[in-house]
Amino acid sequence: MLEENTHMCFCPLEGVIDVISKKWALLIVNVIGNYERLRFNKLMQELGYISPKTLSDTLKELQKEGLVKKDTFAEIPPRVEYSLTKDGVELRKAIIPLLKWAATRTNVKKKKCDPACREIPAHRVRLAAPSEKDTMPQTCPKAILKQ
Amino acid sequence: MLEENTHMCFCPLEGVIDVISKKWALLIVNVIGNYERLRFNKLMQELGYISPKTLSDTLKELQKEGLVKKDTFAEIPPRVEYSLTKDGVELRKAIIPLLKWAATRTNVKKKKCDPACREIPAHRVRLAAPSEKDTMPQTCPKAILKQ
DNA sequence: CAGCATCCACATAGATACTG
DNA sequence: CAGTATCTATGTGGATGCTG
Repeated sequence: MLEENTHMCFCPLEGVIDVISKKWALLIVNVIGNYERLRFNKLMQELGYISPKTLSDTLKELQKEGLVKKDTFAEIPPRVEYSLTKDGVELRKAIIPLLKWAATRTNVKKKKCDPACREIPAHRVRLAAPSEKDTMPQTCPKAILKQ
Repeated sequence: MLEENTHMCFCPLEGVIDVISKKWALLIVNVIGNYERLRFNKLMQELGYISPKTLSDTLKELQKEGLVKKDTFAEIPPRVEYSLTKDGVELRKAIIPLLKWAATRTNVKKKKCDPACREIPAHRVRLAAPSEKDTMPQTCPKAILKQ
């Protein structure tokens, strides 16, 4: 497999770098993964202060890239649910090391976990598989807050 | 450590997301890591067709974020060398899973490794520690090209 | 050699208002 | 509920030409 090579290629990343570099993309992938399925307005709440336009645009991009799946139910009022594709789930796992790096690096000058940030559920990452009983923590884990 | 938590926080990532989302940032971090030390013009060659302004801007951002270090030598003609800080080295490691994900995902629609890409050294990632004798491969590893 | 200055084109995100 | 339409502000990268 790839692990056997001592060299890798950035080329495949190029196609996706445009997507993951969008301001909200990783956050959206993360929060959908936190819940498995999420509706539009719930997504807005979870993300904090994103405009419907920006969320709509980004969701379309993520669908185009095959990272997010959209299920529309013909009901009144309409119901739409977003979930991660297999690729989306994998991406969410692949960014964990990046998260850990960001959480432990020494030269951080800008934002850390502050009270305002802790109020935004999308900033929390559920590493374990979601279950009925599992609830998201109301604050950042202490291990990170102490950084 | 962090591994013991079942939840993580995105907050620390927020500060850097602006940096790593810049078009050339990850590529620059990667290629400097490939060589340990690189000069400005060499960096330009390795990156393909980046303008000096863009390279200059991005390098400044990376320095401000504590990911890249700049060493200036008072010589004529002037010599400047860029290297990764400890954080930069760690970041370069942290993006490897992302690379692997991008290389193996199923729904890729856009760019893969093509001849044009293979001519750009910065797209290649040296996983092993650089040494005098180690040379970069002239093409992408087959395992990736076959995707 | 290693850049900076200037100008330009385009993409992205937000605010606000409106709709099937 | 789940968006769309429109406008605007800002960011980001590229081209070109010049400099210590």
